[in-house]
Amino acid sequence: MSEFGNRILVVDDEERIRRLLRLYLEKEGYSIEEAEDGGTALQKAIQYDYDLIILDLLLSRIDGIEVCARLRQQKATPVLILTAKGDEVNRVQGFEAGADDYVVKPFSPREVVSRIKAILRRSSATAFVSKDFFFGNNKIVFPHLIIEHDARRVTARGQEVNFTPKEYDLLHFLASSPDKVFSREELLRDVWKYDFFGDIRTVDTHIKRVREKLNRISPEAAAMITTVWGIGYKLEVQKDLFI
Amino acid sequence: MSEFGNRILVVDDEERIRRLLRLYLEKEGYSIEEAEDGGTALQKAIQYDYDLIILDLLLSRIDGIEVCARLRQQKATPVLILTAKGDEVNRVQGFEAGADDYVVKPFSPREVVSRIKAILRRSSATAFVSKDFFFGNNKIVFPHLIIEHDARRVTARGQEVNFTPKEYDLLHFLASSPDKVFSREELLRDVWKYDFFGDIRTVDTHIKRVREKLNRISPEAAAMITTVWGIGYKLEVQKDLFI
DNA sequence: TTTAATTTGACAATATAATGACATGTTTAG
DNA sequence: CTAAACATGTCATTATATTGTCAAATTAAA
Repeated sequence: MSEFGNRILVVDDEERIRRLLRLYLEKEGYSIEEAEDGGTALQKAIQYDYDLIILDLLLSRIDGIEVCARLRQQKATPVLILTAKGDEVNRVQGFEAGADDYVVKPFSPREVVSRIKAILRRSSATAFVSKDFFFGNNKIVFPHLIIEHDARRVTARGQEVNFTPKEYDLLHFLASSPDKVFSREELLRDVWKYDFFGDIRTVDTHIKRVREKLNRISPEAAAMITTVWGIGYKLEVQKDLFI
Repeated sequence: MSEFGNRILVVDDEERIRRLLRLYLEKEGYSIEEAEDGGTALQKAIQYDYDLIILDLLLSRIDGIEVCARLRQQKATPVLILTAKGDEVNRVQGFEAGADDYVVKPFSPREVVSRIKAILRRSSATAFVSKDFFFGNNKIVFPHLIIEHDARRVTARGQEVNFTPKEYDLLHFLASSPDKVFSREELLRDVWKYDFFGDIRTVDTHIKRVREKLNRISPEAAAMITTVWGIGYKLEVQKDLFI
């Protein structure tokens, strides 16, 4: 396994999904290759050493499982399976065929990225002093706000603040790239599932709720969520705290 | 953490203060190291495992908070902050950056010593988990709950609580990674056999039973099992940081 | 001041969790 | 060996909480 730029093979018959995954994974520094059908996938997977294979079961129901099972006979490459909701039968078959993880479609790109990181972390037990550890993937600390991702806990002024799932996801996403401005479209794409096409003002409502809850405990923390007029929102780190 | 002779890092730019603290703390059996500025402190703190860090905020106002916050991203070492009288702004920031206690200068050496003892007592109470976990000791100790893995015995309020195998496995699994949230899928995968593909709500039922049994003996212990809405469950460690 | 964008509150539609009752296995005691 | 006690998983029901939409009120920019 290369130290950075892990190679990932994305197998899906929908061009849209392949493009979406490529977009998000390349942003994380992975190197992506694509395959459209099971045959090509299997051939590539055997010929090259990928660090991970993302496999959509809906290629054709039998096909996906079979690719996974036949690959397993020859290689130990981790496999992450994408599958439709409630597709229980395939879930059983998938695990039996040796899949390492499962993601139900529609998925949120962030979730897929984080699961991929988990798989790769697991599969390279030797490299456990990973970048993530040192860069505090788990704990994000700001002057007025602490986010512990494992615990999904947000603390302001030493007091815990309770958020709903979407609220938390939104806040955590903003906090993961402090000072960076995101448009509402971007937020919908990243924090919501990829097939959410509702009202764009939904973002505003959620921002409001996050601010509200933070504000009860710490106005300073609430003030970090900044509106960039005409553009979107960001989580701003105060730099002039010390007078 | 060594049983006696805990290692303490004293960070202060005044030589006089460092000497004073060393004098009193060595008399109590602590082993002292010193750092004169934030950079050195951070470097040492990350490189070595101290049991406590005493940090003077006046190093330079920005520096002290930053050292604390940046340290917190990587380590859980307790921090006691020294600061000038009435420096309210910094006090709030200090706690938010993850300080465990806070002493106003000028301080009485005896007070500092007793606060240090309190911090170390507290931190070893919650840190039992990781320590014992990592060193193969089978005892997981929480304020209201003790789990002895060899004996598969759970004690709350000094009273034994009887669990069925699955219930015990579930509780023990959660207790092995306190504060970490697990989805139902993860729990099924890790606590149940890998080939369990039944109803996901089975987890809920078992959680209910564990809570029920704990609750009869100790509501506090039962309350540790927290539902994270939309995500799953975790076993939460109470943090009574504020005196 | 005008215009466009944002904030906000209320509400309906969804989604998720807690619980109780039951069926089916599995162990234990006699 | 058998019956009772226990453990486990399922499922339907009830109880809660979240999420998205929309339109009116407010605010910012030019």
